[in-house]
Amino acid sequence: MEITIDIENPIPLFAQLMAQIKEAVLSNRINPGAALPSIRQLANDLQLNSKTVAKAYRLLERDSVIQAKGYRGTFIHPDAKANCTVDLNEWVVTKLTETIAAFRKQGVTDSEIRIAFAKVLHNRNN
Amino acid sequence: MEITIDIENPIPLFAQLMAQIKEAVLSNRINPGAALPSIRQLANDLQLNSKTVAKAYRLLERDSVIQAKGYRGTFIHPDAKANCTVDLNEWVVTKLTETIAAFRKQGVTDSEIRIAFAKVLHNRNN
DNA sequence: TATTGTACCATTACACCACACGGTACATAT
DNA sequence: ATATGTACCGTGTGGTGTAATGGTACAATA
Repeated sequence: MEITIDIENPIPLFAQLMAQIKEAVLSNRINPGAALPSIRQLANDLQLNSKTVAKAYRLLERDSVIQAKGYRGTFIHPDAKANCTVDLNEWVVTKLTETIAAFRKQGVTDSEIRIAFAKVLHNRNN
Repeated sequence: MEITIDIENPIPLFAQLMAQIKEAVLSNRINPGAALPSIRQLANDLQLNSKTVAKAYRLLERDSVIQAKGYRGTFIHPDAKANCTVDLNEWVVTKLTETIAAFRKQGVTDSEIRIAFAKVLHNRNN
């Protein structure tokens, strides 16, 4: 695992970590089932806060790129290669673009859209 | 036109103004076709900045509650009563609620939704 | 000439959020 | 005991948006 984190890079640290792990999977430098360093270990190696690494791991697991097996450590997901290319974020952007375009077409102000968005997002109950 | 603006009220001043004009229309205290005070006049009466009043007028005209006739002044829209009850904002909230609920169901983080939203809204071209 | 709505330039105060950091604690495994 | 992922409390910085303020200017009307 050769991972490099650049603090000067405007891309968030946890995002850099995620990208490099995904890239390692796609380029076969790390295979499904292989064990990853523990959160604390990796944080220490890269001089990062363990929370930052934990965040990257949490998101990678949600995307089924890795699998956290509790006390036994974290491993590359069996279908990691396939799930690496699936960009959940891209889908969100596309969907939001359509929705916002519809709003604007009706003359809704960007400011109003923001207010409504903040209001809706604040309610965790649907 | 009896309008009262409360600076202590957390509701934005322009929103208070809009609400009171709409309320005056719905309660028949002001009728379609009637002339409204000029922006500068009303701003002076209510001790508000003319920009604040202009903002309220602009939004009310978009909602077809009032009609700005340039140099001749501003008037209540013929269909004002009907358009006062049509809440464009409610439609936006409903649509956004559906969209965001779909995102959350897929495990998308609120933080990710916010980032994507800001990104999309920033692009004025669709 | 004075007034109309409207469009620019700007600043101030306030609030929210992302990001990263630090510390602590937990149940469960080896 | 040690290490695992995970969860909670918190702090600070920087970016960004709203709301409201001020000033200036425009073309078109009465």
